[in-house]
Amino acid sequence: MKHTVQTTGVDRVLISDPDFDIQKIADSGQCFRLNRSGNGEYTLIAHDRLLRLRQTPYGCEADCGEEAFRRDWYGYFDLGRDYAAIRARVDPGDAYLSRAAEFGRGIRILRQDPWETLVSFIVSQRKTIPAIKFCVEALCARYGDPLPFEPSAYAFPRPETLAALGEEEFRACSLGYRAGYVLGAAKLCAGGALDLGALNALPDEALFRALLAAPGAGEKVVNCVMLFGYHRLARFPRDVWINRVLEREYGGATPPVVYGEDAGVLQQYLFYYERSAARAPRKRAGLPE
DNA sequence: GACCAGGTGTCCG
DNA sequence: CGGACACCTGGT
Repeated sequence: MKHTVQTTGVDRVLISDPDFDIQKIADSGQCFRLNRSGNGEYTLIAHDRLLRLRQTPYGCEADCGEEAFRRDWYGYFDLGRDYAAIRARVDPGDAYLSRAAEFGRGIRILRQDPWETLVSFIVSQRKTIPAIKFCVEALCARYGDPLPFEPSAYAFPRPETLAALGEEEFRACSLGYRAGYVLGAAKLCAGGALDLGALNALPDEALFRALLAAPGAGEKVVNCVMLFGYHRLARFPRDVWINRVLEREYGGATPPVVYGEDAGVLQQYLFYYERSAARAPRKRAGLPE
């Protein structure tokens, strides 16, 4: 395997890999708690931990000791997987996908917490990404536990905590009509009727059906939870952006890419490519994001 | 002010 | 089963 991580100091780790781009990952829409804090600095909160990163000319620098990085973040960033090989397997006959994969080089599929992913994507329906982030942060700030050594940052709230709330508290976090969905999902998980940890043992189809039991989680949301929370890379979530691509570039047909074993990775390339193209004309000088 | 934003649940034919 | 339609809320 390619050696992509090296120690640069006691508390720094350098990730240098053409298939790791923190900005693209942050813009890929899979994670709502990875944010640029200015000047190439990023802050990520995941699995009850906070990690600061920054893009340098040599790669992405993480403020973390090597041992801790191996333990807490190597798997999270899926650094054991060869994304170049995935891109190399793209059908050269599919010119559009080839372009998207090259454009999106650097995106990876994170290993996020299933519970956080479930709630985040239930909240995501009919919302813009900034609005989703706002809701998630509101939930964390109000009901999440403070992080060790980072008392001003909060973990994603536990199912039992949310299950004890009422819809009003969720509406106060701008969840709107999704308040009942999230409360219902929290009760399912806290009560043991939906054991997200145990579900990991299930094969894709069974996991898909099990997750559909959560209120507010339909086909699209469940596929996102499977891809981003359970790392089921064969899942291909279809949202309005992807449907737009399938309609325009593939004549509304279902191309083979949808069924590959790495379909989820390619979905991210297509999604990122499509959204970037849509946003580029609106970008104005001096106004990043 | 109408319309839309990374959908889902419900109701109808 | 496929196709409408409503739904909170914040932004053009």
